Amino acid sequence: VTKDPHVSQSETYQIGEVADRVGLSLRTVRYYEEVGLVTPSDRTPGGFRLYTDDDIARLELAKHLKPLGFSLDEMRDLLDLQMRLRDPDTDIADEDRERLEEYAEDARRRCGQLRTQLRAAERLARQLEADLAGSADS
Amino acid sequence: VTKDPHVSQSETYQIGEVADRVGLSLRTVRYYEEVGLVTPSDRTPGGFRLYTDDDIARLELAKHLKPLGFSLDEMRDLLDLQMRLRDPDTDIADEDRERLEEYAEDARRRCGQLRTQLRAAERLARQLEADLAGSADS
DNA sequence: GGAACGGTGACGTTGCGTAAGTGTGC
DNA sequence: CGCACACTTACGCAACGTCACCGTTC
Repeated sequence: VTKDPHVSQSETYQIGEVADRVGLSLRTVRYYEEVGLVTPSDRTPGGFRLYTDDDIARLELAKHLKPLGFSLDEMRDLLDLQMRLRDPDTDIADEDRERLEEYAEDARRRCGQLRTQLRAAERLARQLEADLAGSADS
Repeated sequence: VTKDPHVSQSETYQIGEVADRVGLSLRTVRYYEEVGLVTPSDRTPGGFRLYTDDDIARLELAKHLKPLGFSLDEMRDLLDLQMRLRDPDTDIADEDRERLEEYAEDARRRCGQLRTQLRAAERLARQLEADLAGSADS
């Protein structure tokens, strides 16, 4: 079982460039590895983390899931499940599939809540500006 | 300077009812007092916190500002400034007014970011559901 | 070889959750 | 006087920020 030919070992990136591109701090990216959320695929002989495009994609997914209020543990679970679902070689257990569907439903719910909060916040911001405009000394 | 007649001392509420109505935990409401964000206007002789409608309004403002990612210190500052702006008796210093305008602008910015994050999260949620639907075993 | 970049501790901070034991309101 | 409700104190936790000090890359 050698490397698949279509999985050509694409470029890898060091943590600095990765953090910049994804928009996370170095600390956060390292912490995500510590908790097993995103593990770099490789290291240099000297110990520098090397991230593939897939690793970066996973970081971006994590970044976009965060506003929904999932814990890092939940996100690790969710992303692992999703990877297994997408991989055509492993067929996913019914139990796993079920849990993934719960996550999807949960994500939906949280999107709705976030949307509600956003509307409230926007009203508040407008109100604040209105107060400022209304109390303008001539 | 006695009590204004139109500021009739309206009803007060204990922390339990307040927390329920606003949708915050007891711990959170107490913590907000600890950091000076929302201080109950009164106490019973025995030490029970008593909140007025204004106190509750302030709690609700805090709750709606939180999703924008302000720190509790910032929110305290912001809400204090807004109170001084609305109070017709005190006229606000130029410096304070300026800071309040910065907060308003900041709030706007954060609303925009939150909106962007929400859209990304919604795309992600739909993608997740699409993956699930796409891998349905017949 | 030296400037930019990265590594691993380790401690600090924010915003609460969660008891534990005691007092208050009615 | 009992029972829900509240109070303080304290420790715990997640998700990082922030040094400090040392190694790596090119």
